Amino acid sequence: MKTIIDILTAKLNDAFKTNNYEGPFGTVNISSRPDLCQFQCNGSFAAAKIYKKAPFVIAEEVVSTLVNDAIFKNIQVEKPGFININISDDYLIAILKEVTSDPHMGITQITDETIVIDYGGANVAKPLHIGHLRTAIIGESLKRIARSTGRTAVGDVHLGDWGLPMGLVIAEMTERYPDWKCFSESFDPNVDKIATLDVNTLNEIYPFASKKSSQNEDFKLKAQNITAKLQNHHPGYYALWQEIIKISKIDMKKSYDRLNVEFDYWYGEYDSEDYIPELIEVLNDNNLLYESNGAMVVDVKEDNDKVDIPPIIIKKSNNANVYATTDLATIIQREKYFHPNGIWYVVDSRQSLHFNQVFRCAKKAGLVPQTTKLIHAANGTINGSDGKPYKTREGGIMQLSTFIDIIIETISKNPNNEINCDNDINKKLAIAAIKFGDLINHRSKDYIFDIDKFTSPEGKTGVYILYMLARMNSIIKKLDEEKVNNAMLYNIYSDTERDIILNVIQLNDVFTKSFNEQAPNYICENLYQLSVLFSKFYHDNHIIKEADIQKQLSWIKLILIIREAILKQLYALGIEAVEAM
RNA sequence: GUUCUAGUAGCUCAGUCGGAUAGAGCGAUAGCCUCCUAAGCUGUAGGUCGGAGGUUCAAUUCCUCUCUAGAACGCCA
Repeated sequence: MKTIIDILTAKLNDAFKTNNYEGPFGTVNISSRPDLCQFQCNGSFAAAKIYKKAPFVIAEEVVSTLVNDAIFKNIQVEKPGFININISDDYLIAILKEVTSDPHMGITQITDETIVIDYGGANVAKPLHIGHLRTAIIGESLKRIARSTGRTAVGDVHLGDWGLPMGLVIAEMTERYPDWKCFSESFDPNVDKIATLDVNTLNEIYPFASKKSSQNEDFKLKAQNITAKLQNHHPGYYALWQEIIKISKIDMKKSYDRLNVEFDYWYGEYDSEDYIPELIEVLNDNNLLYESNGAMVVDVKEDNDKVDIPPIIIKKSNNANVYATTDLATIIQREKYFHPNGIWYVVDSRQSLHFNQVFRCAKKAGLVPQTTKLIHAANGTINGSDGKPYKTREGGIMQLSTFIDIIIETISKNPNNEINCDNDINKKLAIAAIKFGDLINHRSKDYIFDIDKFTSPEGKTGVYILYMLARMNSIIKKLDEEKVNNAMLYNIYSDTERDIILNVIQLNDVFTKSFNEQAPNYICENLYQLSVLFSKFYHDNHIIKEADIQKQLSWIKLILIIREAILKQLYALGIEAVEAM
């Protein structure tokens, strides 16, 4: 479906052409001066340069060929050469009807593309903490945005389950529980049992072992050794590893469930293991792999690099794999399973060099077609008021489950709650507060986390949006069912209603932009604006008491449309709607 | 040291393929509930868009330099 911007741009382009100005001068944008007009075209400035004519004159010519077109309420030239456009109400209503009769509300559906989205990236044996929050929230939203545009989107958690952290945990276990059978060479997985682990111990071991390895060189070596052995399927370590994974995944899933974050696949680095031999083979066949300082590496420099991009390490000098190895092997795996048009990595921006190397290597080795878009949808960090990654008051890292608990508790304490909100609604409000508060910031930027701002019931928040939704639901519930069924847009009665319609018919532009830039904040902004417009509309008009039946039916229809648009955007952000609050 | 990213209202952030008077939330301040949920609505104040040059009819947006902060820079992920 063509958007209003497309239609206007086409009309303006034709008008420029009719007046013998060749070139795409007709681009129409949403007005930067809503007090003057709804849409604007600045093409006469560009044309003026090429045709050496005053922009005002060109604009006048263009406008004169369009002035009688019925879709315009008015189209006129302003000062140096702006073309200001307002659409007639009849045409706005016609477009809106077209948009609302489409189940996707005018959002262009591209059904022949697949995007794999890699988010989560958590390490097993390590509790989820606040550092995992952004990638989970942003990734989930990007997946849903892709789906909203008709694409197939595959979400993969890509667990860190096959690297040094595993070696560290097991190394620590060998010291704490030296008697465990799995540490002996005689361990037989068919006969011997693995000790039962509990998740709290597991969560405590990793930070402990990690700290220990930074202070104790021998321990570090031991962990590296165990990692290498594990990767070679040492029976005891491998069996223990399987147990760790099992326990850890259950715990992780709990946290992700609370955030309403769902993965289609719980693959990890380990699952790419089968593709490592193929990776090595391909790299060798292409003569890319060579030995350097004992490690096996691939050059990924390009001619116009400003700075030396170091080679990518495929095999460490002790023959162990690193994350570049598993990331590349995973690309082979994903290409085999999904033939994606794009793979998006929602990972901390500090890893951009790594992904640059991996992508170059993948393209160089032909692991994916040249057309496959490998994108590092980098996310910023959540910082404290000191501008450094967020820490608790005690200086530790806040666990995700603790974080969610705090937000729920604060929301529950809101005085408006006592009468209205049950526990389940508070949970939804808390998650909405967290997600909206995160997504409203641009994906790639760090932001300063302020617990009061997140939990505030006021202002530009998830709670505000859900509150507006609850009001809409309440009105609809109180109306006669017959009226709701017969609701229909007869007319536009106010500027606010006009603005609401303009907002709704531009949903496609918002979704397209969000998809193209992997940036959910545009949807957040649009959603908030629509909610504000509804609120204004709500205060200006009393829908239930309205006596003019045509007016009332128009207003009811408008509310139904707003609700649908809001639900669509909430879905794309991964925020659950509430019926009431 | 090199490279990258950022610097916009008191605070937290949007915006920018160059366009007309730079936006929002919080905070400050003045109002609005006999009426569909006041977790709401309306108004006011608050800015030389880090600084200096340049390109342009037009620069917060592009280029150069500079200051400040953060990040990355081969065997962790």
